[in-house]
Amino acid sequence: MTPTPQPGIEHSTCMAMTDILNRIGDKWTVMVVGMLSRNGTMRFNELKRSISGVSQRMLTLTLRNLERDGLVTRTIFPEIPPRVEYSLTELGRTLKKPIDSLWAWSEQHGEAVGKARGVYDGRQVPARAEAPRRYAGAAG
Amino acid sequence: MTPTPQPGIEHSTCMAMTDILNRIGDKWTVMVVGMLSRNGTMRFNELKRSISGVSQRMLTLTLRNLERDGLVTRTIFPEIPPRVEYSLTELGRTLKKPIDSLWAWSEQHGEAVGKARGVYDGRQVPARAEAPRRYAGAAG
DNA sequence: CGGTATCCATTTGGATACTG
DNA sequence: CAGTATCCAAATGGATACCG
Repeated sequence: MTPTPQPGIEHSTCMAMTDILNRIGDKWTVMVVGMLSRNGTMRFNELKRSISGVSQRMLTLTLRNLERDGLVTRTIFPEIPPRVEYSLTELGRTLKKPIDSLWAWSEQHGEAVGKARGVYDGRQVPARAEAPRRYAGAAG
Repeated sequence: MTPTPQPGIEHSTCMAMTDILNRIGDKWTVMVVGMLSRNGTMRFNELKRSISGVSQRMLTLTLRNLERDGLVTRTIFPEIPPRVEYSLTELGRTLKKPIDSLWAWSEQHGEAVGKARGVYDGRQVPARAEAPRRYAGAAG
């Protein structure tokens, strides 16, 4: 796709970026990586509980993709009941930095974005005394 | 929607992160922000040409979302032919850092990911990615 | 426990046509 | 030039059922 080379940014870089965004941009990847980054090694249902909202199917798919990309290792312990542990590879751990960067941004500016949306949508969120709930509630 | 509080990461932070990821995770946002970050102010078709692959519809939607989120300003010059210029707001410029972080990661590790995929898919050369095949040794 | 398989509603996004 | 409107195919992803 996109056979036309454009000036400014190199085509291959552009492709790589798009590719990476397709991976980390999907609904659950960043959460999974974030959890594994914080907690080290985690079991399947442990991850599922900690993310809370992810379906079994999506968690499985997300983990498979991460494994395929060399970002996560999957270790099966042949026990009864079965145990499967996931952890970040060295490559996966390098993702911590950019993800932390995103995380920090969302903490610092998420509220501003919510406010901007309120303004754009035509309602004046700011000085509203009746329902002072922000879009998601700040850290409290 | 997710009433169950989970340990580890605060719920509100999680929500904000998800929210932000939904914005920057879509197909074109990062490209648009990257272009505006590099080039300053750009016109609609200038952006369209530089991204090359984006449809008019998607570029419009992406820019509208960015404008709604307070990340991009849209300036209409009432001329014939019409001219509309886009640029990042101050808030939008704060996105440069996390996006650069992602960009750097994809430049540094994109190849490793491609290689890992090749290995996972059962071949050494990441030439063409077809439907995800089951790799030998997984089961049966 | 840790999955897989299937079904199906919703979302996404390209193509195309039309407008001021 | 810079959109808007409509249509429709493909991808996404939750729900459910079943399996080793």
